[in-house]
Amino acid sequence: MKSETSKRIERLLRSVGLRRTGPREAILGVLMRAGKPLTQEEIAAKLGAAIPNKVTIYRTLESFCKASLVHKAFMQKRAWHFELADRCTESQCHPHFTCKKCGVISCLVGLPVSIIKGVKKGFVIHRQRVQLEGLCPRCVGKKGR
Amino acid sequence: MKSETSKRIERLLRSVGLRRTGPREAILGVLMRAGKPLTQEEIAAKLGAAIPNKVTIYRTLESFCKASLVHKAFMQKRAWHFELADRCTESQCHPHFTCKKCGVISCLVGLPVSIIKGVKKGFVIHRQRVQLEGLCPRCVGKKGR
DNA sequence: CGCTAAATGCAACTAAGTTGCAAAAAAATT
DNA sequence: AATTTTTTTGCAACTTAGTTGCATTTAGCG
Ligand SMILES: [Zn+2]
Ligand SMILES: [Zn+2]
Ligand SMILES: [Zn+2]
Ligand SMILES: [Zn+2]
Repeated sequence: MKSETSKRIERLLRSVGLRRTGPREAILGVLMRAGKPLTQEEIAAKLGAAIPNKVTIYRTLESFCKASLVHKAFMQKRAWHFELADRCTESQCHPHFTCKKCGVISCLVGLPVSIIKGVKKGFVIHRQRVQLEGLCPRCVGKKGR
Repeated sequence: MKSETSKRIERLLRSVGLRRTGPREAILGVLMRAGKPLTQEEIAAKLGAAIPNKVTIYRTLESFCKASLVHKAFMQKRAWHFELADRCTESQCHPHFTCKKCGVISCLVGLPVSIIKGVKKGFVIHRQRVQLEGLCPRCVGKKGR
């Protein structure tokens, strides 16, 4: 019998008209369980057995982005971080925090983020992204570089 | 007799304790004249005659960043865009807009941007970056992809 | 001028992602 | 169920942006 998650994955793929395949189900599953942005490499690592080719991972993520299931949340160290789009609204992604010292990434969901006002007339804003950097609680105390 | 700009460049380099060299003066000049974020390739193109080696450009930009003269404003198409830091405050860079259709980049200076509130206790925010994407006035009218 | 630390140039390298194409697997048809 | 069609996958080769190591040159200083 199928797990609740795998049924949800099935439905999701159906709903956007993408064929059900091993790699797609596995990658969606990883992103659901992670609940935070992951790079291709991190996704591959979490796929455990039967890792698809990295090209397949990239193409899968790209198709998810086209279908608005996934967002490229941000780039860090020249690598895209992908996450499920289910905690973003149409016009705004939730903000992300990165710790300068330990590199930990946090999704800042559920806090009020005002869309910027006063942009010159004529511009149409589709999406706003906010990135924060600083120190996470674990690193605030530590001293040194 | 020296131009006002070149005297300003001289002073800037002095003030942060960096030696005056051809590449440094030229690159600072390019960034001043541009008034918007540029990639190393764009900088090289604007340097005209006597383009320094690209490694030198990267190292120069890196030293400017360390000295807080320049910011890595954002990454686009896997390439950093560098700009003078003189229109950012300590804790916040001015937001940037990118047109999805034509790719034009605009600095949104002088508009009120509120730093995000409600981040969980313990986090220390050093810098906030806001990115907007949408359509610029010139592209709003156009139809098609 | 001559010294020394810092800056530059060059070639080789790295990391992340992309492209072209043939083989495999879904879905649609018969 | 077998066949056909369409989509997806894997592999190897490639691209792009940036980095590293090291030898050479140059700025700043006495
Ligand atoms: Zn941390
Ligand atoms: Zn997130
Ligand atoms: Zn800035
Ligand atoms: Zn700017």
